[in-house]
Amino acid sequence: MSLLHSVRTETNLSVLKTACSNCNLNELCLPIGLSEEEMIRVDEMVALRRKVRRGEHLYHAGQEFHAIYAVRTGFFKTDVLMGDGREQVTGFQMAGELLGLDGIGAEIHSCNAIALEDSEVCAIPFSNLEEFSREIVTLQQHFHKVMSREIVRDHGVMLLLGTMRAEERLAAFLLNLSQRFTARGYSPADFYLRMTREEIGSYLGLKLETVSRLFSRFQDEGLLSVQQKHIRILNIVGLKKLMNPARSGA
Amino acid sequence: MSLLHSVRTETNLSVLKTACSNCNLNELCLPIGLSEEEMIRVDEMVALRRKVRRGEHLYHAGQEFHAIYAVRTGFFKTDVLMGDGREQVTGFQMAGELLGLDGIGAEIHSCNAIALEDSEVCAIPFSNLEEFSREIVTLQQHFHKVMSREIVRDHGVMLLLGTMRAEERLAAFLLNLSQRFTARGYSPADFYLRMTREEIGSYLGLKLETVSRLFSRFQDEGLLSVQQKHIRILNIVGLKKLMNPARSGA
DNA sequence: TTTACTTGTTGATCCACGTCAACGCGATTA
DNA sequence: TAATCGCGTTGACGTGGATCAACAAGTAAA
Repeated sequence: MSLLHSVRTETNLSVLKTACSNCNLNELCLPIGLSEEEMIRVDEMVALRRKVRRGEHLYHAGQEFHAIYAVRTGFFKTDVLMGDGREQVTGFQMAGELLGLDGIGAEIHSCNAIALEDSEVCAIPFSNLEEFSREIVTLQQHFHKVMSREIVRDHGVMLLLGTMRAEERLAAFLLNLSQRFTARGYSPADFYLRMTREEIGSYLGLKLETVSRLFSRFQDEGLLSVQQKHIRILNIVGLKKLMNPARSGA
Repeated sequence: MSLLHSVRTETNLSVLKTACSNCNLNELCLPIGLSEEEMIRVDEMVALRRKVRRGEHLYHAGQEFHAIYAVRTGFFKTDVLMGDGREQVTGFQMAGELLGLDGIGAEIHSCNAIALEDSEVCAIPFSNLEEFSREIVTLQQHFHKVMSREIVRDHGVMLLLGTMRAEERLAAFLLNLSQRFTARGYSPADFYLRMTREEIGSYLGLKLETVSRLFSRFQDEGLLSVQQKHIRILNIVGLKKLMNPARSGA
């Protein structure tokens, strides 16, 4: 039983270019500055497409690692589970972002990747990626930067979990989402959350009740309009102030 | 003003082998299975040594990134600072572990690396590393695994910060230290902490008073013997139980 | 429509950890 | 040997967020 059981894609350059054109923002798929010849090679590298329905796993913790995945459409969460059932959501991934980097080290996935809506990914067999990145320097550098940025992102989450108060965490979370939606051409201030209050809470180290109360409070304070999963940011400056309260010194 | 201002090292193979023989545990310096020819090349790659005194920075957040560092001797912390002065320690690094991966993504360091005791590092210019890893497949794979493991480690810290209680966090921290000391041939149960209570607290998302109280409590419960920075683990099973409380299901 | 189920909201109460404060110890320096 | 300083310990008290509980609002199936 292979992880990679989907239909093989067209290896025609123009098709791939069109297909990946919405995930070349700042991630792996199409590092900028490739020659046409290199583009054709990259095309060969991305072997497979795969659809993942809402609620289904892209991969499980403990499963053998074969491929890195680039989200084409949809929305994912990654999480780790403790023996007693406690869950820590380690990230939410949207179009153009990568999944599976956790599996390289032990050649086994260390977390679960679950679709929060019907989604589609490109599977990039990792041996292909390593092979091609030995030949295409741009690709190698791009991949190293992607991994490094993931580490930096994780440090940001540690900062959030270790030192921020609940309201700062939620503000940081919303501003981060807003910024990522913006980078994809969506509204920075009007979006639908794909995850539940519980999943947000797990990511932020809070309980769902606390998240819910904070949404209500932010709404009372005129920062947001909240209707279930539909969020409108009404006062982005106010949110930013919450996150980084006035410093007295310097 | 270069980051890499130390004396150039001998490029003699046997010298390097001896020199790196204590940091080839499971990290970058010497991936196992290199041919003698490859070893000589790796020798060329590791350009510089650098001493860092206790309290000094190996690099600052915001500084240009040039090199990855392998700790030869000593002990470091990495941290990120918030605008208002709050600190989050993101990790403690000991001999054989790598520093600087955070800088690859933006070509600027995103955190501070500070020596907690007089230390020595090998500086590996990153352009060298990328160049050599295109030629030595083993090295390439090793480096990718190192980065991936760092991501997995970070997820572990997120789990700790997001879902564990104070006593679980400290137990996990001590067991992790114990395991890393063991891997380096030191006692698993008897060691000196290089960091203050405040730094432990920052890493674990707790205040120093809480850390101090937990040490006292663990001592009262016969789990540890604590004399300032000198820790002896008296009941490792008890510590592990604290970390992973009896699960009812399954 | 009704039923069942998941998700979200809100209130009342609790408690783990933070805050504030005093003090002790060991190392360093005068 | 006293004075200073950084670091650690301990106590008293306060509070932010967890817990427990009730209910409301969607959503899906029949």
